[in-house]
Amino acid sequence: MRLVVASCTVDYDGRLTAHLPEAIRLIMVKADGCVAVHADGGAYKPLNWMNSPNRLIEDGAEWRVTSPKGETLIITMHEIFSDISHELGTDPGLQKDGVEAHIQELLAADPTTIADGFRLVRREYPTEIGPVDLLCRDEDDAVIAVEVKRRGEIDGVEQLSRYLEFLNQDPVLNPVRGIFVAQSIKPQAKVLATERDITCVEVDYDELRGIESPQLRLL
Amino acid sequence: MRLVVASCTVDYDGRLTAHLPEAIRLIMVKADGCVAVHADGGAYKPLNWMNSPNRLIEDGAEWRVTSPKGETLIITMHEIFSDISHELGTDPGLQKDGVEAHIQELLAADPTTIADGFRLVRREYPTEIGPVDLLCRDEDDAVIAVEVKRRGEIDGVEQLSRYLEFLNQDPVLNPVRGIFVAQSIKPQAKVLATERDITCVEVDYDELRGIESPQLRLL
DNA sequence: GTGTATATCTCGGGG
DNA sequence: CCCCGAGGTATACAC
Repeated sequence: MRLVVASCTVDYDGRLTAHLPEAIRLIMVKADGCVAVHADGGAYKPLNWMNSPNRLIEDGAEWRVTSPKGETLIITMHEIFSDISHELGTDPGLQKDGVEAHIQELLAADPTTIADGFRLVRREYPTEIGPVDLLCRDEDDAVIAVEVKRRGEIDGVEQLSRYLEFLNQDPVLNPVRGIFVAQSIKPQAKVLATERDITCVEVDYDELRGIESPQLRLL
Repeated sequence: MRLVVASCTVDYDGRLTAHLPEAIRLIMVKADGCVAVHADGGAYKPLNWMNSPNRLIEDGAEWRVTSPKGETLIITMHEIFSDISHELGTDPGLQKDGVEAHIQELLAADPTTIADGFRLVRREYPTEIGPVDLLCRDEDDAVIAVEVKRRGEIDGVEQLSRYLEFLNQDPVLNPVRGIFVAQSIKPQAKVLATERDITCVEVDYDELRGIESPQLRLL
């Protein structure tokens, strides 16, 4: 990794056109070739950047980064204050816990946590327009499409509506009912769901884990 | 801005739980207090971070960053290879061109670029579920809801459908027709739009500017 | 502040 | 390769 602190101007032309007037910034060049220009604030997002794969050509004060897609990033160095390089090696990577996939796993392991008598037909049930998180049958054998979200917002209701629209075109499955499951569901999302005859269910991740863990201990 | 290259382990607990095993990484601390831990690859996104506002306490080898929302980021330093600081000053900021807002402005300035005889009723026409990009009337005085996107994808069609659903509940406006405008529209989005009787229009940004600029010169 | 939409989103998975 | 969906999304903007 190379870290350059310099007064510079930057021009990007690609997915949009953008320009940075002269100022002191950090230019970070990673081992995979990606380049990022950082100001001294504004969260972790750089002001300007170029992802790998790309080609960096240093032509005196002008750094020219070009991507195969025809994007260009030109950094013009006015004064360099620091320029250091370090070998970092490959990173073992991030270990995460508590995301949507986990909730989905827990619900799939025991669909009765969604509603009594529920049985799992399939996880990630494929349709033309994408996979349905969980396809279940209720105690009356009716088909239920379940959309799982960590946070229940309007987008999730749209997504489930879209799946229901397509699933209900299949005479074998029709009628298919929808259930929207999340740790918490925003009022606006509930309104839209209700209007579309979609049931909302809020679940607690820790509780799900609590219910799950005894079973896991048995294994 | 402070740049530390060090062998470290990192633990985050907040919106999720995450852990980074020991490895050499860059720790970037910006003037606004935000902290980012970077590996030597993987675009500009850090492996782990903490946005401002937060509080950073250096307790020997342990850096403890806490946010008012109850998130914590703990960086344990094992060996420090470099530790430099620089004053960067405030950044004049990025000047952008060619984003959705620009296209919307140009279309609002001359709605006939969408279709002959179009007149603008309002930009950002408010509804309960969000603002409609452009509300127009056609040459027969019929109401048209226009959704503008830089790139036309399925989400945009959903968004417009949602607006139409609500606008058509208003007897004063009903019937409202939808038009989806973008620089380019993906085939899947076109299919869904067609199925919902939404017209697709592809526009060229440079051409729009070309049509616009003579008028701007008159000002 | 909440809610909604945008983003050079980034990133990962599946076909 | 593209398409799709998730994200500790972040960020801007309107109400």
